Amino acid sequence: MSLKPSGEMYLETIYVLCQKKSVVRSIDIAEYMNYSKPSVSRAVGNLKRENYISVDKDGYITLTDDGLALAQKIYERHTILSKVLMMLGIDEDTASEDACKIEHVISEKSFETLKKYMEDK
Amino acid sequence: MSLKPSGEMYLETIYVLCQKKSVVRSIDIAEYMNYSKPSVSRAVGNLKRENYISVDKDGYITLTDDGLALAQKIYERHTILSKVLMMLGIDEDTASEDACKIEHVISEKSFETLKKYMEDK
DNA sequence: AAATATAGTTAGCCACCGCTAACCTTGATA
DNA sequence: TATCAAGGTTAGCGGTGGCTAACTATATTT
Repeated sequence: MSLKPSGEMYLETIYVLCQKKSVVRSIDIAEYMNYSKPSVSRAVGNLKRENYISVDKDGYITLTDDGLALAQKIYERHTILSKVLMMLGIDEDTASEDACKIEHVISEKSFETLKKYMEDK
Repeated sequence: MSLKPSGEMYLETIYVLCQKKSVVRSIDIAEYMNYSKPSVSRAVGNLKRENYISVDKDGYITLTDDGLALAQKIYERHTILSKVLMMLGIDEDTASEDACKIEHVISEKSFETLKKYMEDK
């Protein structure tokens, strides 16, 4: 089963937090996303069930190979979409915010085209 | 109360169908959107309750002033977003499809910037 | 006139995804 | 040792927004 926008957001957040901090727990995700603990608890349970992450006995979260691959893919969407929006004159903060919403809805096909477009600069 | 993405889609569909056909009924919306009759029935009820449309005794739907204004705004987003995507190399069908998703999530601020960008061509 | 087709509604199911309240563990602290 | 804070879970609420089943009302057709 593929992830919904919400699941993608959680996965991306875990990926980002993994870059910043050595360890990631549910509470870190909750604080970062400004969501309640139970919301995160359920989402983390879902990601675990779908084998995108593993959680050790102390609650430390790591991405599986599948999870990492998908997170990187989403994150790439985010950075490239941000760049596209900025290229079109949108300020960095707004671009990042909107990229965050667009990254979950844009088609693979469109994204690949945008990616190639940005490669040529 | 402001419309959710779903409500915006219905309103936009009504607007588009109004251009093509002389009259618009719930069944036309259902066929166009590929949704069930009860889904459309509820959505139409919501739009009516929020005064975006009126429905006469025969089930014919017309946009109110408010509804028309909002529908035009959403439709403008659609056309401009489509143009932006096409300018970036995306084919017309895909651009239209993705514009449809993006139009409901992009910020006013970003959209205005894109709009100005496209005015300069 | 009876049967059928068309359009719409009502009732209710289900998944998604936020939330609060309340509880359980565990580990630090007074 | 008793208390308390931190992190997590369970149970359940509420709104959105699809769906099917089944009903009603109206119009058409046999």
